[in-house]
Amino acid sequence: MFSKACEYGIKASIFIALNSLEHRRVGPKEISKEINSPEAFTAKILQALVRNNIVNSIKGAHGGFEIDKKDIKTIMLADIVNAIDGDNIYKGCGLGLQQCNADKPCPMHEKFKLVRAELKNLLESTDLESLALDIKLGESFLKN
Amino acid sequence: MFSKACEYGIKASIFIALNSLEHRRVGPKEISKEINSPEAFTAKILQALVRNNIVNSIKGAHGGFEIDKKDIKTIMLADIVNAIDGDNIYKGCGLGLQQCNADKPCPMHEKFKLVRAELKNLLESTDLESLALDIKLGESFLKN
DNA sequence: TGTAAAGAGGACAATTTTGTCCGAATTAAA
DNA sequence: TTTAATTCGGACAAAATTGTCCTCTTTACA
Ligand code: FES
Ligand code: FES
Repeated sequence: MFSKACEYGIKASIFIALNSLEHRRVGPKEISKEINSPEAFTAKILQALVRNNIVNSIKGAHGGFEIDKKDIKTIMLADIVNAIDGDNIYKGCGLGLQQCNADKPCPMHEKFKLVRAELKNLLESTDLESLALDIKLGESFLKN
Repeated sequence: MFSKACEYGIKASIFIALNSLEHRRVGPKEISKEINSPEAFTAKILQALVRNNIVNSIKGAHGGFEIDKKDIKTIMLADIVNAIDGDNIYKGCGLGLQQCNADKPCPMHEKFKLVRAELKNLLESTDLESLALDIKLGESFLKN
C-alpha cells in the first residue's frame, strides 16, 4: 500500500508529534528505536519531511526534530503521504493505466474508485494530534 | 497498490478470458500488445498464473493461453492478486507492523481496516467474466 | 519424420527501493 | 575557543522488482 519510506515517515511523524506535545526534541536514534526502523534510512526520510515543512529540525547540540505544537492538529496523514509517496495512491489507476479517466476507464474503475475514496477520506481526515493522543493513551502502538 | 506484475497479471487474465469466451487462444505477443506491457516479462507472469491454475497453457503449434470457459465466472480478482502479490494487501498492517492485530493496533488500524475491507470486497466479489464482458461491450479498456 | 510454432525455464541486466557510511556544517555549553 | 552533540548531504551498497534473452521441450501438421 505505502512504501517503506512512507510507513517510516508516518510513524516518525507521530512519534515526533507525541514528544513535541511535551516539549521534547527527538533524534533519529531514538525515533528509529521507537518505530523499529533502520536509523540511517529513517534519518533520510526525516530530511524529506523537513524539506516539506512537516517537521522542524534544530541542528547542533541539544538539537533534534520537533513539530510546532500549533501545527500538530492541522497536519494530516495526507500531507505526509503526499510528501513521500506523491499522489498516485489518490489519483492513480488501480490497474496502472497512465491516468485514471472515467471516460475511458479500466475494468476495475467503478469499484476501485470507492476504495480510493475511502483511503483518501482516511488520509485527509486524520490529523497527527489524534494519532499521537491514541499512542499516549495506550490505545495504539508504533511497533509490535 | 498492486505490483506491476500483478497489474499485468490481472489485465492479461481479463484479455485471455475475453478470448476464451470466443474459443480463441492467445500468446504473450498478442497479450502484451493488448495490455501494453513488456512481452517477456508478461510471459513470466503468465507462467505464474499457469502454476496457480488460473490459466491453462497449451504448448506447441497452435498453442497459447486460455481459461476454461466454465471457470471464467468463478475466478475472482482475489485469486489473481493472491497468486502474484500474496495476501498482505488484505491482511497486512497499513503502517507495516509485522502483523495487524486488533489487540495491539497501529494508530491507523481502526480506519485502515475499513479501506482494507472495501478492497477485499472488491477483489472477492469481482469475477473475470463480468470484467471481460465490460471490455467486450466497450465500457472499459485495458490500455489508454 | 521433419519443421515450424508455440510455452517453459534459467541466466542475466536494468531500475527502483531500501539501507549504510562518512565528512561537512551547525550549535550549545564548558 | 574548543569540544561534543547534533542535522545535512552526497556517495555508496544491498535487495527487490522489473525486464530481456536464449535454449529447451512440446506439439500440430505437411
Ligand atoms: S481507470 Fe483504472 S481506476 Fe480509474
Ligand atoms: S495494526 Fe495496523 S492496520 Fe491493523
